[in-house]
Amino acid sequence: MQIYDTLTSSLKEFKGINGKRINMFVCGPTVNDRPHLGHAKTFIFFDVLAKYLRHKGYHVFFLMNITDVEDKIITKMREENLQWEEIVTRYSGEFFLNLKRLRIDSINYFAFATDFIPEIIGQIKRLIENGLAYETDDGVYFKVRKFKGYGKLSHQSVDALVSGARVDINERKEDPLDFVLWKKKKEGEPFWLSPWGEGRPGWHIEDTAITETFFGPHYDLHGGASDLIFPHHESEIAQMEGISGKEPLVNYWVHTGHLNVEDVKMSKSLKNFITIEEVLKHYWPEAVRIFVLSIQYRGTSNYSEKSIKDSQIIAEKISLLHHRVLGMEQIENENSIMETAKILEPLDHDMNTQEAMVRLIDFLKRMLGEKSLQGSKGGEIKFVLDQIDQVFGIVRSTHIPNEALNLIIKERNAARKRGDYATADSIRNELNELGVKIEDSSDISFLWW
RNA sequence: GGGUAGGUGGCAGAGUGGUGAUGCGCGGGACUGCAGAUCCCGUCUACUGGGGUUCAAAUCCCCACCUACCCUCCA
Repeated sequence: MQIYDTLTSSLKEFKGINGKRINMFVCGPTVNDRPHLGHAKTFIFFDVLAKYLRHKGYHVFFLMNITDVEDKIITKMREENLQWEEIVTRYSGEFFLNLKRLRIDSINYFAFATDFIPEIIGQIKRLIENGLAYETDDGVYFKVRKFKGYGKLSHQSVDALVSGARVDINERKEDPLDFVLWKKKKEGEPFWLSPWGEGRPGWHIEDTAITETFFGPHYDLHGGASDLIFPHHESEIAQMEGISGKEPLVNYWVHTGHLNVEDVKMSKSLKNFITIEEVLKHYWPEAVRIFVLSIQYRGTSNYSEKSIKDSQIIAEKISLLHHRVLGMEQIENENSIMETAKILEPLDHDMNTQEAMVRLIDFLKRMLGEKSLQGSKGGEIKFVLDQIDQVFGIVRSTHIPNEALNLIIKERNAARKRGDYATADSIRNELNELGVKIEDSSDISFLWW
């Protein structure tokens, strides 16, 4: 399998440091607002990546951090006139709920930044010992120019960064590029104790403290959206490599491109933020996943009403086929294994999910066109859909007991047989209102939803 | 100014040297108690512009133009 690595700007053959055991870290959200579609794109992508690696036989430990202390959270606290804990509880709760609804369930552990204060302090201490950090009267800063190699991930020279950047006016810093490791407390802010007094950690240090705790100074894969390349991930490299003296920190840096909405970047000032919750009011979670899989993970992509509608149509086709083989026994044979492999194969080429979707749609078309699903056909389809679902999570399932539905369908078919179409249509309409669709052919009916 | 990714048919979106991806849309037909779903046929001389390499270029090279994103918090 090949995957694109941002650090080397190239496709690299994927190989684990410890054989089949893969340590993977993805930057989670700052919990200061409701999750939006951009989060969905990134987290669905990494969910599928982890699941695909597992499908290929890797044992993936998928770690995600939750930034629960940050300037924006403090701003939000003041705006809403709430306690820090209340903001964190509310928005991390919303985040987890959204993950669940979107069927993002491959993450092994969520690490909250504030649960790692001792580890963070330990890292800052070692940076100071190594001469890479210094204390001022408002915090502790990282000496960027002291770390050769700063800029290697974002492919910028330190001087270019200075000339292009708006200079951060903070006279206490030795250099405008220096970034904060520890912020000393101001009135009304949440704080923790440290050798530098009461305060809170900077944004970049939490991730290296967490990953070092779980994985050590060198691990397999680090993911996140492309806007995190600089300065966040750049600074992670500086911190961890500055502490350990070992490089690289990470073998594969994987970044997802941004998602625009109706061709415009999502931003709060334009009020075009689309929350995940809003989309899920109108479309299936599976449709959102299909949408994400239909676009390039690395590119900037566009979300539109039309694109999600297209995805919803595909989601419904999958569901339709799934319900045609509901209750059949899976059959794993040469044919069903081959069909599965054909659909998943493009993922070996830098997670080409769009091509995989094309092949899935081709499979759907062929199978929906089958006149009869008797014999082994139905069971083979069931096997393929099950395998595909384990990686993509796009087969719609239900919580309505099949027995109950089967009973209803039996009654309705009896009504149809005796020509009582009024009853048959009324049952169909009522089921439809419950979100359960019914499909008739001359001799048999299918339910799907 | 520096960095990165791009410019493909009505729309979305693949394809990276040689048989018109695919989906949506649109038109027609089959099937059906009806609806839906499904199937078949049709719709298109698509590749930003200009040079170059080649028997052959959307695909490689050069130049130009344009777009998006990053360089400040951001998934």
